[in-house]
Amino acid sequence: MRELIDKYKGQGFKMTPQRLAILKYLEGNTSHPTAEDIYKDIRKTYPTVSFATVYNTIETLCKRGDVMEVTIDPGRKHFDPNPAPHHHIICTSCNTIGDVFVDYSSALNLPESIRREYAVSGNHVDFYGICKACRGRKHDLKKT
Amino acid sequence: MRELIDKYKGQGFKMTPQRLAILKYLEGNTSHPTAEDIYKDIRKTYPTVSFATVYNTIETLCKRGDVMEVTIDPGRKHFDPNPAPHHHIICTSCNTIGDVFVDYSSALNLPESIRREYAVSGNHVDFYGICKACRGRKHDLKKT
DNA sequence: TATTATAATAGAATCGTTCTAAGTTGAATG
DNA sequence: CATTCAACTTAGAACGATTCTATTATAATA
Repeated sequence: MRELIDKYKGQGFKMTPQRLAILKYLEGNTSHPTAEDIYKDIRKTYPTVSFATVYNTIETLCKRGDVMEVTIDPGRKHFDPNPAPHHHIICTSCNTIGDVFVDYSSALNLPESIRREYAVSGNHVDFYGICKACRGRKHDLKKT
Repeated sequence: MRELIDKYKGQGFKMTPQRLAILKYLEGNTSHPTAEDIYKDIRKTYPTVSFATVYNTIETLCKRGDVMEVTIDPGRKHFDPNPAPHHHIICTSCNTIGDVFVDYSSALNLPESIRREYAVSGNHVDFYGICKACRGRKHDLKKT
């Protein structure tokens, strides 16, 4: 807790109870939550919290580089509190998202034609598969 | 034109003028248009076309496997009429999307820990960079 | 502890997308 | 050809995620 508070102390980040709750929820969280996931959790402690607070706080954290937006789900944004570059694997049955910590930069050679057109700055890989839990299930159980 | 009509003849795909216009717009199109891009173009010929028709037709084409949904832009869906597996490169300045026709499957080795958890079925790489046109510009010109 | 810039809140607004209900039409059939 | 009807088109309503607005509250600071 103290570490979290210290991390954000100073330079115009006003620490409020709501923000602290969001930071605590996100710290070490590998579930790639949506704004709604965060909202629902914070509401347990702060029943009057608004979506605006969740979105505003996420936006601030994204600008600080502490949270990354994950564009995988066509329906809504997911957020990843791990700012270290990494990749994702999505279960095509239940839609849960896992992390892949491998640097593929040297493996992802681009053809000359592309390198002529673009000054390439980064890459991100999405893997698709079926997770263990889903393989052990008869019917798909999409996470809503 | 004839080829297009023949391609879709039979098995319950009713060819309408609007659908033909959408198919013509999409054929060989590498611009990764949004529903709105398609709508605006079709409206030039069919001013009363509705978004529902665009979305319905895209959905039908996606189900047939002739069009792929591209989940790169957090704000809206883009569509790719090239169903062959390939990757994308996004200009972080103007947001335009290019194609990368390289099969990286053998280069994208997953760690044992992931392979234990997932039956992996596919992958997709997003590259990021600045396109030539944007490098020749002083200020960013985001495509809206 | 007074000040003030920043944040929280409720609710309205917006945007992309999906749904609905009614009217229309392509194409299969006689 | 004319008939039939499932499939399509349409306008507009509905929806869900996100953003905005106006007001009130509060953390940080001096």
